[in-house]
Parts: sequence; C-alpha cells; structure tokens
Amino acid sequence: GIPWAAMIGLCGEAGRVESAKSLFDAMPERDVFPWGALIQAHALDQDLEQARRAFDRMPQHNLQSCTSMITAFAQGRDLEQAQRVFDGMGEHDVVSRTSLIQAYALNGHIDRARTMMLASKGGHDLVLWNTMLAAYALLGHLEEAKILFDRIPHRNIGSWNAILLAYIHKNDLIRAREAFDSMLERNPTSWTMMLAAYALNGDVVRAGELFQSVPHQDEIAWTLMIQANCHKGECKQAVALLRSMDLDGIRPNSITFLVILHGCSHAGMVEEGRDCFLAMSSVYGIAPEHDHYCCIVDLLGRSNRRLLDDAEELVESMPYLPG
RNA sequence: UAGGCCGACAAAAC
Repeated sequence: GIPWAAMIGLCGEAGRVESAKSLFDAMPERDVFPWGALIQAHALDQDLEQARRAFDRMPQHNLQSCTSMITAFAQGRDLEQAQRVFDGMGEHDVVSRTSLIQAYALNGHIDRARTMMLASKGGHDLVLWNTMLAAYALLGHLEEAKILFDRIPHRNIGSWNAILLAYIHKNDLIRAREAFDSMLERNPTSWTMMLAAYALNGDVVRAGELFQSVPHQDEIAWTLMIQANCHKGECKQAVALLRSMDLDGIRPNSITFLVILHGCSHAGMVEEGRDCFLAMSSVYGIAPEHDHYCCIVDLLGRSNRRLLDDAEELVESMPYLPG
C-alpha cells in the first residue's frame, strides 16, 4: 500500500495535522519508521512545540527525524536548539548539515553559514547552495546572491526562484523580470513571486498581463489580482474578481477574504465589505479568523449608526476577545 | 518511496 510516511507527509502538506497525528498513532512498527514526516507536519503547521513534543516522544532518532527537527528549529528561530539536536546526532550527512547551515543563515549568522557551506564535505550539493541563495535573498544580500548564483554549475528552478526573490526583495523589478524571462522552466512559485511583485506595487497593468500568461491560475494568483486592484482603490473590481473566480471554478481561501476586507475597509466600502464577510462563511464555508473580525469591526466602525449596531452584535458573537 | 532549498496575507528579516 501507500507508505505511512508518504501519507503523513501528504497530510502535513495539506495542513491536516490532526490526520497526520492519528496516522502516526495508528501505524505499526514505529521503531523502523522514518519519523521526520510527523515533525514536518507540525513544522508546516508552525507549531514548534508540538514538533518538539513529537520528537521527544520518539523512542529513537535517526537522520531523518533529527534533520526535520533541526529544520523546524531553524525556521522557528531557535538556533541553539537546532545546534543541540545536531550535536546529539550519531552521524551527519549533507542533508543534516544543510539544515544546520540554514539555521545559522536565518538566525543572524550568515557569514558563519557561508563558512560552513564552503567547508561542507561530500562534494557539491545543489540544495545546499540553494539554501544559501534563499537566505541571501531573504536578507537582502543581493550581491552575494548573484555571485553565488553565477558560480552554481547546474542551476535548477529552485536556484532561479531564489535569485528572482533576491531581485524582488530589492524592489528591482526590471532585473527580476529579466531573470523571470530567462527561466527555462517556471513553477507556481515563480509565477506567484513575479505576480506578487507587481501586485504589491499596485501595478495592475503588468500584473494583469502576467496573470493572463499564468498556466494554471490558482487561488493565490487570483488573490494577488484582487490585491492589485485593492491597492489601486479599485475595490469594486476586486469584488468582481471574486465572482470571476467562481466562474473559473477556483475557490477563494481565507487570505483572499482578508485581502478583500482590508481593501473594502481602506476604501470605506462598508456594505460590500459586510456582504463579503457574510458570504465568506455562508457561501464559501470559510470560518472567519481573528484577523477577519478585526477588519470587519474596523469597517463597520466607520459606518452609520445602524451598521454600528451590527458591529456590536458581531463583537459579542465572535469567538475572540475584542482587540 | 522517506529527512535539507523557492510562492500571496501574517510572521520573520531589513
């Protein structure tokens, strides 16, 4: 059948941590299992505590589980714990070293990370280089990113996406677009980054042109188009795009609504915002979260007396503390 | 077939 690890990994990717946990509890022969998947699921869920707990529960550790844990600590900004897990390992390989290097790179020690990269045994490794590239991009170290990028012999799409991110981070959209156009292969990440660059700058025209070329427009691409329009104050158009999504068979997600509510709030479009908020749960089946309530309360607060009553009612009914 | 790299809001970073 399907390997347990694959199932747990899939649950994690799909954001179904509970399912991943039940699978984990149900599976036999835990002692020979690649444990990393469950930790990964928690890490993807941004729940570092649960990841650590799962890690501690495991009767024994191996390269996989330790590497996942190091990655979780690296991305959870806990360098010390990452180093500690690394030190406790019986053996290391290029994968676990890469995780540790990422921990240093993302936590204020990019130079140390670079030294570690150069010293890394086991020959050349593309993912290791891409990890450093991505860190440079994130930190805004464009020059270092370019130097490294130029020296990578067999760049893959991850390398290209990382350099693209580096340009975008510097707001050099000309160079970003040049890189984007030079790519032999693009994935949804590439398209999203380029589209987001235009959308967040309020460049509806370029965003729209690019959107037309996106091979498979997903909910993220649509959300970015909505955001581009909101940025321009074209909230009516943004709300209209929500309908277009429907027609295209793409389901908005909770971020889509957050973007719309923000836009309506900013533009003072009280009724439209309220309607979207109501439709969110009743039509699309998406439960409003804390941020949505903040938006809608803010929105209704700007309105007339009648809607202000709505706002008070809403605050009383919401499952969060006001503020 | 399994553990390390790249996507919108937020977070983080600056």
